[in-house]
Amino acid sequence: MSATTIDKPLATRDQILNAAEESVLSKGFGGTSIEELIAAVGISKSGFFYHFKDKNELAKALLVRYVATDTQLLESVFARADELSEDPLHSLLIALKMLSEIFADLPNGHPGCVIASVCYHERLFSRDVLEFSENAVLDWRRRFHERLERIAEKYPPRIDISLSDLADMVSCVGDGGIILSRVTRNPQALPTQLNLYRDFIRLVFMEPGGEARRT
Amino acid sequence: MSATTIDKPLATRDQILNAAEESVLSKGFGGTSIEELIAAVGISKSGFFYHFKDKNELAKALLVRYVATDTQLLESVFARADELSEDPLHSLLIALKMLSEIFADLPNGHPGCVIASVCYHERLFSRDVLEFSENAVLDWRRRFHERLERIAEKYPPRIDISLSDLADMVSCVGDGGIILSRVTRNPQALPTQLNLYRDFIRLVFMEPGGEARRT
DNA sequence: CGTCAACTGTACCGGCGGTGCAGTAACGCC
DNA sequence: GGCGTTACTGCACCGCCGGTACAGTTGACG
Repeated sequence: MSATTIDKPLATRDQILNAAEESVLSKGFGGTSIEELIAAVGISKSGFFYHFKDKNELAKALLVRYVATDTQLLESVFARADELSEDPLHSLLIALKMLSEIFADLPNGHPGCVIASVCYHERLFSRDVLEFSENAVLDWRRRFHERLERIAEKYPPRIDISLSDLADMVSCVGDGGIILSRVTRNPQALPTQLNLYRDFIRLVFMEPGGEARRT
Repeated sequence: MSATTIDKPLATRDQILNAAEESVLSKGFGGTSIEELIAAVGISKSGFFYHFKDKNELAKALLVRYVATDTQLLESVFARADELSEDPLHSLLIALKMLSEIFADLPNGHPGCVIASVCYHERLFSRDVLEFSENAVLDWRRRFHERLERIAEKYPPRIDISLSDLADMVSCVGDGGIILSRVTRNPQALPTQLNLYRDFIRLVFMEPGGEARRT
């Protein structure tokens, strides 16, 4: 029972979300028609409106799902990095390397950031959708900021720098890297830019020559 | 006479582009209706189609105009920076500072990047539009790469780094910074991130303490 | 056997992108 | 002073799409 009743309904809803995400990221929200989604999934129009009362609900669901998987990815990467090193700096460097490799291994590159897409459609969505995406970015800032604080305690930064802004730079380079990848049709641009950010972190906290300074 | 005959026709086309840019950057391309544009400008639908044969032409015109002003801005900033310092590194640092200040002084923050918007609508546009936006990014890469090469001749980089990727990072941080600004509703995020990129450049080519190394 | 979730089918509305075409006011040129 | 060009207006029309409304169906669960 649980297998069918839980799986099947979720499967349809998820199929809609899959089709919608692919379309929204490549044609924009307004360019994505409900008719094409139901054609792709093989359901009726009424079936679509059974799952989402309107397009705004679809956008919200898209965003929620994207942020959830994104957060999960970050958490698992951080957890693994913490397993590999107790040192906060090396753990972060490992995590950034892993993120970079994950994106480098995607055959067609990163499919696009739903948050970025939403931000270029802001006037279409309700307040709560925008706040949700704002909180997702602030959550990334918080997670990285926390780690940078721990790093700075052990390795005093070699320049005067705001750790909060440095934390934001991950989202910044991530979203910028995705755009760079897409525009230049080079999937490796995103991982490459993440590696540059990693180099920046190394330069901020470590001697350029090799080992980090200890306090 | 010349004032009216030259100004008015250009004014109408530009008014359409102004209204379209504002709308496209906040509602997406598909979310921007031709009807709302003609209402904003005060012309008829036929008037619109006199200027642009379809929405794709509008997108192309939007992109071309955006890239032109963007390029002009970069050129004037570089020219001014070169006036203020003959040293390639300091000239670039001045240019980055000026760019950052220009964006910091925009009262409502950067209105959004048309190239980023186009890239999140790629499947809507024809090949030439996408190639145009690709070339615009490659042009920025070329301009910055050139300057970084000149810098590296004089100041050997303190880490092993690709100057071409470092050049790309400007576009990356720029587009990412715009998204960060919009999502967090903090116009200062973009200039702040550009300053971080500037700090990165300093760390790559200069001693953290103060003066750059000389060869 | 009844209930509920997860749909289908049908009919309809209004907005929008886009086409086609006829008309026109103002200007620039010979 | 007529002639073409530029920059439009006005109108009629098409088909797609988002969205609403609502009645009916199918299959699993209890």
